[in-house]
Amino acid sequence: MSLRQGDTRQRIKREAVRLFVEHGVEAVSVRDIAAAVGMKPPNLYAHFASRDELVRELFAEGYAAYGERLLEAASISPIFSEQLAAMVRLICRLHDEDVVQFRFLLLSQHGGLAHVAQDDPKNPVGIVQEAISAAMVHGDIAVRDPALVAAMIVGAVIQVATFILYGRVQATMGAVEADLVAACAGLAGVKSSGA
Amino acid sequence: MSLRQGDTRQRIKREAVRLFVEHGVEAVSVRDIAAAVGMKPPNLYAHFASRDELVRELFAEGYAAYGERLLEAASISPIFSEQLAAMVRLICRLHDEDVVQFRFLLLSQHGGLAHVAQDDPKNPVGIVQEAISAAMVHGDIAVRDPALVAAMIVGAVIQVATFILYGRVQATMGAVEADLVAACAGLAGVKSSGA
DNA sequence: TGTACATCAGTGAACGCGCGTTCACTGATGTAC
DNA sequence: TGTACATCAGTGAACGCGCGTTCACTGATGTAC
Repeated sequence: MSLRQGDTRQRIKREAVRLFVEHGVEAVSVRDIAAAVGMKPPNLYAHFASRDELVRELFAEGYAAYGERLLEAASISPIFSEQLAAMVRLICRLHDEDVVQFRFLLLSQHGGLAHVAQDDPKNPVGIVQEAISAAMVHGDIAVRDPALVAAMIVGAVIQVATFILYGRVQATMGAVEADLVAACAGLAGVKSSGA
Repeated sequence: MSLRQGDTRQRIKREAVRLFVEHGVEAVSVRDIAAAVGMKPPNLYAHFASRDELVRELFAEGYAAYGERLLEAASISPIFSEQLAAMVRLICRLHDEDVVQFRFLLLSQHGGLAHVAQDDPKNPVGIVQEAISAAMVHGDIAVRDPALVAAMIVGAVIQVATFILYGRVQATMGAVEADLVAACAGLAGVKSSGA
């Protein structure tokens, strides 16, 4: 019994996700993906029913992976302000270390994938929103629409990341991490615990 | 002497911008635009050298119009906190009243137009950034990278607008205007002037 | 060990389609004498 | 007023291209007897 087929599937997915985040989903053709994997286009259809199915599978997995890492980061502490800080720091680190992984956050918000993304229960923004929601129930922060607060926080962070990506802000996410953590705490309405 | 040509140019631009914001720039074809205007595709080339030129002209004008309205809003007061509040309120109103005009802000940040957008001196984000920069020089707020602060503010606002657009936040921008004004003041580091 | 067959990742050639664009042409309107 | 010509917005037909996808086929590997 051979596992070759599974291996090839993985190789296709790895190359496809790389091309998608590098050039944008719409700009990458089936021929591009096949070439990157080192095969001919028709053979992709032995592994995926269609280009669309490949895209969907990739994004579902991307969200899940990102969401899990956010949950993991948040689990370090029962205190909301520390959870939020951990999540923001994680996003900063992912940006600096692995642009591919990071760009899922961007793509999940824009680029015609918004409708797909919003519906996915593991959407990274949804994870942040749930943490905020829990903090409100718990009485850690004032009760407002959690989606509104999540939007402001995520928006602020990924906009900065975008500016860094495009060179408009000349820094790394690591360098502005502390600023972002403080800003997000402010947006959430966390009482500043430091001096 | 007839001004028909100029009229037709305007009609093409009006329909094109409507289609672009409705479906995304990449998803709209020359044939779509021609059909919306009520002419055959080849005739578009009597008015624009190429599809690309039309897109560029449209976006340059969109940025300019948006930028001018932001400048106008900011000019109501010499006090930075009031300028910032006025700009945020303007964006909220533009969103609720004219989605077409508003979506330029979104498109200027994403969708493969990022490079074009960032270079335009009238880019709306650039206007916000300049106001922040001036406030720092003036000593109204702490000195940091103005692009960083502008990114956080604009990101927070347009992310909320995006969530409202997609129904994930169930509200109007008008309803969350006060929240956004307060949040942006906090992000900029303005001392809260109210009670 | 040798032969016959099944399996299956991968391929070459081609499909229909919609794209941006070109070009020779039309037909209404304006101007000159 | 009537005729000849210039102008120019708009059109029909077609172009080459890259797209996603299909399909009959290949050729290496594994299995049965």
